[in-house]
Amino acid sequence: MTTIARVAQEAGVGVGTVSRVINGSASVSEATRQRVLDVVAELGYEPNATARALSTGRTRSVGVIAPFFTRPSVIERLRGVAPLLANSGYQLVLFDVERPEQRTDVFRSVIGRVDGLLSISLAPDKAELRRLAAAGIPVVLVDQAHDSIPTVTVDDVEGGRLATQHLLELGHRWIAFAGDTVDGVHGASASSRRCLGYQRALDEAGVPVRPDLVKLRPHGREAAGIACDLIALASPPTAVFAASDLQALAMLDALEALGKRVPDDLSVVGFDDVELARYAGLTTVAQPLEDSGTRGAELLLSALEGEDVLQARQRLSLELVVRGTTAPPREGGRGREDDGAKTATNGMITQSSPT
Amino acid sequence: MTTIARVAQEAGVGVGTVSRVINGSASVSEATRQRVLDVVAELGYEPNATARALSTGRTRSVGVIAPFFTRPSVIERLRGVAPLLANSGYQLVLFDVERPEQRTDVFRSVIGRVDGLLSISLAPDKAELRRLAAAGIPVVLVDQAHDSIPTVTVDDVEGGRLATQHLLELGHRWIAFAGDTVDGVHGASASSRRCLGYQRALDEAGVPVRPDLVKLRPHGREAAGIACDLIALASPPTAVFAASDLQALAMLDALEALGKRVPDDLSVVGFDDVELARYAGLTTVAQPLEDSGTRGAELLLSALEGEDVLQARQRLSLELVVRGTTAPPREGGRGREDDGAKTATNGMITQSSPT
DNA sequence: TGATTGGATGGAAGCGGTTCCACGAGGGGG
DNA sequence: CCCCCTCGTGGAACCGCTTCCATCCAATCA
Repeated sequence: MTTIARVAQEAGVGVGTVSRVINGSASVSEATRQRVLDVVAELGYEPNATARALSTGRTRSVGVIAPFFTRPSVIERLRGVAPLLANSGYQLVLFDVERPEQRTDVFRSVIGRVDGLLSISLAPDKAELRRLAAAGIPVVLVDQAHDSIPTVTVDDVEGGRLATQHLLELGHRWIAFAGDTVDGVHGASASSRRCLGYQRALDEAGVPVRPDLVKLRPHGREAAGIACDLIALASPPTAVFAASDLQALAMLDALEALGKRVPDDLSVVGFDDVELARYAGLTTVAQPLEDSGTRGAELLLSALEGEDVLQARQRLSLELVVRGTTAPPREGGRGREDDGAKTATNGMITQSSPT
Repeated sequence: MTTIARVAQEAGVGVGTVSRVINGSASVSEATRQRVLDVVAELGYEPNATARALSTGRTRSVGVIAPFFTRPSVIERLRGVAPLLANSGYQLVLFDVERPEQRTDVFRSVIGRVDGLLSISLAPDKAELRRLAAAGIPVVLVDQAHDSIPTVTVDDVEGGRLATQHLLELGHRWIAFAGDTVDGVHGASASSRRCLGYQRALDEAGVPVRPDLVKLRPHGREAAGIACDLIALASPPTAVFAASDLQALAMLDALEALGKRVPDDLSVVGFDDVELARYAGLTTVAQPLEDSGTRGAELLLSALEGEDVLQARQRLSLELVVRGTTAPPREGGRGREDDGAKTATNGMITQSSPT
């Protein structure tokens, strides 16, 4: 490996001069500059990024931390991030969190490795944030709310309500929810917020929330199991709201395997509107995934430029996309309505808030 | 930021000792070790990865370089890579190549940033490879053949033949090919190899290769334009073999927009068998994408362990998956067969090779 | 008891850059 | 004619870590 010292020696100048030429900084006479450049080309010299980082304290790379980054929804977000970063001169370093303990590790270990951090669906805790701040590393959150740093989010509660309302309007009363367990990886997850919206919609419609219809499983793909559970119930639901398209699609597969027809036997609504959803004809709550990545990256880049974006709280809009997996319940299919209903559980019946 | 010197001072020991404790190396008395560990915890000390890298010459990260990493096929490969890396203690640094000039940049700039390199669909040239080797960075290629470094590939030519044969067997004679232009980014691309297989299959069947039926466009998504072009032809084809599922799916969309029905008006075969293909019911040539990533990562990790894997040439198998986008051509739909045919262009008619 | 040995430890050198400071030369102004 | 400033430049210090080497001390051996 050729070093800067070698180049300096070869060109008959000092290391400082070579450094100046390479960084295009300060004043170097044209003759010297040319000579150095020639030697650089001749030797094929490439500055050592690590040494440079140590010296300057800047790594010229930004970290993107995400749980299971190969999940469709995360990928679509990344699709928004990548182009911006590519044009910004920053390297994209991906930190994939697949196990809860990796989460903390990552937030600690990024320090010194990146100049900025884009965190998708994951938030650093107080202590981690303090360290990051102390290290001068700006952090932007996507798909996770926070009160002291910039965020790009959607109103998951409203989204859950939207999905559930759609089912209610179709006439369903026996509606299940299929979500993620709140594991250490995610912390307060989108899934639980969407579940809240689901519960509110039911409340508002005066339909009781049945705990046995709220099913949680870890990892998106295992939603297949939820489908089985629901079908096996003494009084199975006529509709399901899945907290993500990944889960909805997994259920669709499982239901098909079980010989159930969608939407005839069961309506299914997802959340995200990933590309697959379109092909699968899934009714879902669409959120601008790619755009979320773009905006997150924009904010981070601004912060890296020294702009103050700490107040930024971008909220993107949601939209219900009705496709082929929802329909009114079959006559009589909804069965014994409200056997434990009395009145609405805990809420007044309010009209749905305009979106 | 607390440094090792600070810890040493606080614990009343030398920096060397702190370093030894942290790296669990050599002999440190139990008492000292405890004291240091206490101070480390108290101060929340985290070693600076950059300084460590500079000092040891190892970065503990591996680079993955890919063109357009958010493309489905690349993602599915990454799905195989990520878990292995996560468990190996190496960071995953992603280098996204979206413009031709980035290609060279990346191969140069990875030096000093990563300990190993996994290159997807992209190969370093002679000079780049020499530099990499000089820097002691092992390189593994996925989806790209090479004679001096480990590779994981499929037989794209055979795959192209498989797809085309399927169409021929259905009775098609007027078969188009939709592929990538060979841009600087890709170099010798999978697309062109698949095209070769297409041509061979036609040759073997005694069907002339019509240059006007071979359409190339950059970027997968633009295949929509190819669909339009083909439809607009005086004598449009009855079938198309697209070099990738991405392109096939784009064509499907375009055809639908044009009011053409698949496979009634036109049969379409893709290549890759990405997840979407299943949902879209696309007939395609399946290759084990995720597995290719896993194997590539395995090879790289082995190389990083010091094993000699330079001879490894893994070749994964292909399989034609027939779904709903292919059917025999409509009667009379295939039109004026062979108006310029005479005899088979340049090849004897051989029987198809067993797969 | 004195020499020997080996384990524990401190600290300097070095990794490859950047940057600041000092210095010399040349030119312009007083 | 001298001084001062500026421009170009060399090189030392520094970034925070690892690692090697020298040192010290206590225990072992003869």
